[in-house]
Amino acid sequence: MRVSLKDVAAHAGVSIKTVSNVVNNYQHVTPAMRERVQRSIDALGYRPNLAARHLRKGRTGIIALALPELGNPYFAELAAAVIDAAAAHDYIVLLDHTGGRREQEVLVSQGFRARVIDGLILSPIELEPEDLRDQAEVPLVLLGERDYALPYDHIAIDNVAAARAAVRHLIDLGRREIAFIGARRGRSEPAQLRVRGWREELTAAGLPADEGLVAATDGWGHADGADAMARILESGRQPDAVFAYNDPMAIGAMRVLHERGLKVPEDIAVVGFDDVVEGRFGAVTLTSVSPDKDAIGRLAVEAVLARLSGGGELPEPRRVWADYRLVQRESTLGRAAGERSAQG
Amino acid sequence: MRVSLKDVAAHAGVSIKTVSNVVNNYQHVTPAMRERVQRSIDALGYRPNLAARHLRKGRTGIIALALPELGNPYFAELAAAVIDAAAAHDYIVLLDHTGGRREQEVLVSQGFRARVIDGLILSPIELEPEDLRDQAEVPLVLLGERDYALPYDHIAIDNVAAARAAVRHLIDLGRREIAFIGARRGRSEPAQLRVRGWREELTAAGLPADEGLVAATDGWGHADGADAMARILESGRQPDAVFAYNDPMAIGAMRVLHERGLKVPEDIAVVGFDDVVEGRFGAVTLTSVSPDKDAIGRLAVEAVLARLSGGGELPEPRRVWADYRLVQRESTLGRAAGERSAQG
DNA sequence: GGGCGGCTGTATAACGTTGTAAATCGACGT
DNA sequence: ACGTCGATTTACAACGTTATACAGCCGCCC
Repeated sequence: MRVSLKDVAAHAGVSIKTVSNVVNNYQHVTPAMRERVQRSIDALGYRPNLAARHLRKGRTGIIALALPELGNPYFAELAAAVIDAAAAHDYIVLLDHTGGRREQEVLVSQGFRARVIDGLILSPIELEPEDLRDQAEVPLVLLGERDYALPYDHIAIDNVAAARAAVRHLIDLGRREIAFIGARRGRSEPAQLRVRGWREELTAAGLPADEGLVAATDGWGHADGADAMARILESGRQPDAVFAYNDPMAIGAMRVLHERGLKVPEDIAVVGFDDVVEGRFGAVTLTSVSPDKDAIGRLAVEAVLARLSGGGELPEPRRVWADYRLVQRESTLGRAAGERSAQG
Repeated sequence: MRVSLKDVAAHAGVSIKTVSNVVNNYQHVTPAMRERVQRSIDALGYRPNLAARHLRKGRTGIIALALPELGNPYFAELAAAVIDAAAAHDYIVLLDHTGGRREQEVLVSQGFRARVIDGLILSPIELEPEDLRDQAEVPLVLLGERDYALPYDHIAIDNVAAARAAVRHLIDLGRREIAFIGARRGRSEPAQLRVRGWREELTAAGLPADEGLVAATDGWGHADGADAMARILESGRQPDAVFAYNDPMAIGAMRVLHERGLKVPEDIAVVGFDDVVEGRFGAVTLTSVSPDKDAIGRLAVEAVLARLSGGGELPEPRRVWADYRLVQRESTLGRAAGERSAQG
C-alpha cells in the first residue's frame, strides 16, 4: 500500500494533522517543524490521495469539457486551450464528446457524472433552452454560437458581428451573390447567428438576402460542405462568393469547386470560420474568421472557477465576448488586401 | 447537501448497507426489499458519490490518455476512439497533451496524477526507454510508433510493414527517387520505424536508400512538412515521389509543390500516413496509410483494464498489432489502381 | 505575579462508501 | 419441538484526508 499521512506522521513523530498542515502550507507551523516533517515526506515519498481529499473537501479538481466532436480541429484546438487554462489553476480536464446530439447534450448537462466533476463547460449544438431548466448541480458554462437567454455564463465571440465582417469583406471585393453554407437543418433559423450576420450585412449593403443561396446541412464536416456546395451549383445558381459556417465546410466546398473547374477566388471567393491550421496549407489558402481560442478557453475556465469559489450565488450570469479577427488569404485575394482586424 | 446512502436508508427504514447492496446489485436481496429501496432511491434522486466509492475501493474509474497534441487530427480521432471504448466499460477519460516534449512525457508517465487515475495510455514521442524504468504505479499502455523493449503493453500498427507498403506502392508507380519527410531531428535514427520501412523497401527493390532524400524536422505539423519539402527542393534534388511521416506534413509538402508549380502526382507523387479526413478534400486528395484507429483505441483500453483486473502480474506484456490499409487517392494516381489492403 | 492573548500542535470527528463479521429470520430434518 | 443451516439484513470498522475545538506554551501588560 502507498504511504499516507499516518505513515509520515509516525516517521516524523508528530500528529497526522501537523503533517496535513505542512502539506497544505498552513500558516502557523514552525520552520523547524516544517523542515522536519518535509524531510519525512521526502524520505517516504508521500503524495496526497486525491480521492480522500476530495471526499473531505467536496471538490474533485476536475472540470468536464463537453464538445460536439474532436475530429473538427477547431474543437481540438479549443480543447487544448481549455486543458492548458485549467492546468494553470491546478485543475484537470475530463473530455466528453456529444456528437452534437441533443440526447447526449442533455445527458451531459444534467451532470450524469456530476459526482466526479466540479464544473462543466459545454459547447452545445442541438441543445434547447428548455433542456437546461433548473438543473446544474455544478457550475455550467456554455460555449459557442447559440443565443441562450439562460441563467448560465456564456463565452463566445460576437458571431453576428464576425459574420457581418466576413460578408462585408466579400462585398468589398465586389461580390454580389454570396451564398451561405451550413445553416443547421431542422433547427429554428433565428438561432443561427452566423446566418443572421450574413443576412444583416447583405441587407445593410442594399443587396438581397436570397434564401435560395442558403444551404442547410446535417453536419459540419468537409463532406457536408461539399454536399452543400454541390447542391447550390446543381440548383442552377452560381454565386460569386461563399461564406461557410466553418473551415472544414469551406474546404469541402472548395474541393467541389475545384472538381467542377471553378477557380477560387477568381470565379468564386470563399470565406470560412474558425481559422484552423488546415486552411493555411491547401492549394488555395483560406480566408477565415479567427476566434481567439486561447481566450475562449481561458475565460471559460475562469468562469467556472469564479462560480466555484463565489460561495454560491454570484450576482448575474455573464455573457463574455472573446476577440476575433478576419484573416485574409488566397481564397479572397482581390482588391481588398492585407489583414483586417476587429475587436469583439 | 446532496442525498447519501444514509438519507435513502432513513427514508426506506432500512440499514445503510442494505441500500448499498441494492445499488451494487448484491445477490442476496429479497425482490420485495429491492423494490422498496429502489423506490426510495428514485424518490430522493440518490446518486452514488464517486469520491467516496473510490476512496473505499481504491479505483477511480478514470483512465488518463496522454497524447502529443490534439491539433493533429489523427490524435483527435484517436482520442474519440479511446473515449468511446472506455465508455463501453464505464470508464471515463482524462485527457492530457504532452506537446511531445520529453519532460512532459516523463511527468505524465511517472503518474503525477497517479492518485486520480486507474491507468494510463501514453503516446510518446521523445520519451526514452530509460525514462520508464521501474515506475508505473498504475498500468501503463504505450501507443504508437516507437520500438520499446519494455515491460509494458504496446499497441501499434506494424509501422515498418506499413511504411514498406507505402514505398512499394510508389515503386509500383514507377517512381525511383523517393524522399522521406519527417525523420525526427536529434533522435536516434533506428527508432524511426517508418524511415526504416522506407529504407528496407528501397533496398529490397534494388534502389539506393539515399539519405540525402531524408528530411528531418522538429515537429509534425503542416508547416514542418512544408519546410522539409522546401529544403529538399532547395538542395537541388527533385525526387519523383515523397513519403511523409504523416498526413499534415504531406499536405504541407503538397502546398510547397503547388507554390513551385510542380504537379502532384504527375511530377511528384505523395503518400501520407494516418488517413485524416483533411486528406480527402484537398485540391489533390491524398493517398495515405490508414491505421484502424477504432481498433487501436479499443485495444488500448482493453489492455489497461486487463491489467487492472488481472490481480497484479499478468504473464507477459503484450505487443498488439492493429490493422492498417493503404488507401490510394489522387496524389498517387497512375498505373497502380484501386485500394490495396494489408493486415497487421 | 497573575492573567490575557497569540502562536503551535494535537485529538477527534466527520466526509460517503463498502468489506467483514455477526445477528436475525424462516424453514427443514429428526 | 429443537438444533441446524442457508438466506437476508445489520452493525461496525475501515479508506485518507481536513475542520473543529481544544490544550500547551510563550511573552507581555498592568
